[in-house]
Amino acid sequence: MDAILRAIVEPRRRDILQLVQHQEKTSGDIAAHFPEVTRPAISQHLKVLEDAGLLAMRKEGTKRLYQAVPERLADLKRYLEAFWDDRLQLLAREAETEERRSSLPDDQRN
Amino acid sequence: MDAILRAIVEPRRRDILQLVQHQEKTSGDIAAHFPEVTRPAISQHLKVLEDAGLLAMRKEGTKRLYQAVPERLADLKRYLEAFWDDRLQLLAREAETEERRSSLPDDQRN
DNA sequence: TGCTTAATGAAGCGTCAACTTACATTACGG
DNA sequence: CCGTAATGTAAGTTGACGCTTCATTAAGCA
Repeated sequence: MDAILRAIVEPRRRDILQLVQHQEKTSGDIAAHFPEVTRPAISQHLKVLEDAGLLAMRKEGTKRLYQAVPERLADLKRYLEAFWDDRLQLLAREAETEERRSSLPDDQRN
Repeated sequence: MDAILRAIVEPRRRDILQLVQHQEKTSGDIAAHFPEVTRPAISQHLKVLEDAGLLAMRKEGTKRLYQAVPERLADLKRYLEAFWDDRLQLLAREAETEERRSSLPDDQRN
């Protein structure tokens, strides 16, 4: 999940994701949208996205076609949903903290 | 919005956010949850989170109490919702690309 | 086979950010 | 006042990463 978050933080990678969200595109096609950087740079971004599971690749001859994997975005969405609401982690941490405090006299609490 | 994304990508900051999501805590209290790093490191994280608008701070004597600002998380949520579905950016880019291609002979297309 | 096209791999560079140590600030309490 | 507690700031180090240039792989085709 961390890989997904790191992947989508880079603005260029978010742009790439948008590009192939609804249709496959070749590496060169994608690179053509970003004249401000070189092709290898795009290639590296594609690798990061693919490693994070956000992109699927299939070869067709000498071309490589990339497309977004909506399931992974759904994963991220679910994770964030849980992040907003989930108190479990918080409560676990609180439990041990409170326990430690209760066993100390008042003047040792901070 | 980029600031929010960058802020929550750092795992330690996500943990901090969870800690103060439902109750205020002092800087020292928060730092006590992360024995693996020093207090100044936490202080710096708090600043990043506060600058991103994700944390509110109020002073109480010499202490500083931090708490999450749920509105900003809601902003992020809305942004991501839009990100999944929004085709506007994509369509804009497609339009200019397709136009450029159609005006070129076949052998100049990539 | 050898040339061309599509794309990645590898090495190196510059920048950024998370961290540490040391110092400064601010407020309370005797 | 002065000391101490709570916290932030400054400066410096280090590792990660996005980028470029140059080299390499792989497929299609004469």
